[in-house]
Amino acid sequence: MGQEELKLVNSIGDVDEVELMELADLFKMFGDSTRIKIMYALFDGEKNVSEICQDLDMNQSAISHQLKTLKASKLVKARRAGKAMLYSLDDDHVKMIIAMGKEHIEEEE
Amino acid sequence: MGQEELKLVNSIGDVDEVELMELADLFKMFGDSTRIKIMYALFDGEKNVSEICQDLDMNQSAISHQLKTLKASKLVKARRAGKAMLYSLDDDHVKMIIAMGKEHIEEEE
DNA sequence: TGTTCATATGAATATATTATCATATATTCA
DNA sequence: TGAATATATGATAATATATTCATATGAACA
Repeated sequence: MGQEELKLVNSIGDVDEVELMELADLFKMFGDSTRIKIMYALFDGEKNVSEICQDLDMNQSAISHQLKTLKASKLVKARRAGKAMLYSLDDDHVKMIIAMGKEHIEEEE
Repeated sequence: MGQEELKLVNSIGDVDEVELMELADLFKMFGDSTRIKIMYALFDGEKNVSEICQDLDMNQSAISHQLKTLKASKLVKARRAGKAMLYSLDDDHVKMIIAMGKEHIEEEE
């Protein structure tokens, strides 16, 4: 384990009920395949809504609704560029959290 | 970032649709407050079902149902000790994943 | 200005998930 | 063996969540 990782693990310390609820709410964002696909689609950088729709082959309204929840959770951010809205990841930990999950899955025999 | 962390982030590379679905299923486990409380209750080591029920102040059936899903996801494991079943965390990444989420939450202003 | 393109949003439907209740199973011990 | 204790499980009810459809909003440009 890297030092930063050790620090993180040790920092879990005390977590109150409210914080555990907040954590659950956060992880809920990663717990939906549409949302996690959106985040993955943004790994390489910002994309507009239409591009995300194409990537996931899903209808625009569904994507917009999910982008809204992701934004509320501060996992993506948006900026306007003319008619389009450009979305990008808004958190350094998004990739880490997904990587952690991937490690877990790959560990299984 | 520690070296291990960098390695993890870089290892995300290509993830296919199936893998993203598996990831979503995994994070779903963390996305429920009952389940995340159970995992947190097991941070210090194994506990039997009754102890977990007391910790969370929830009825035994609900806890057993959730323990079952956590076990299916290989996040907890169980062993019998007489009449009791002792549950414990079954993954080194559980604490890391929760720590990552905690970092995200604490980062918000 | 008004038409077109891109995105957002509200309401309704469809679906998934969780907790509860009743009961079954497994273990211990008298 | 049979009573007591601990846990698991199936079915149901309660609730939450995601997607769709219709439409609204906002920007660009002729």
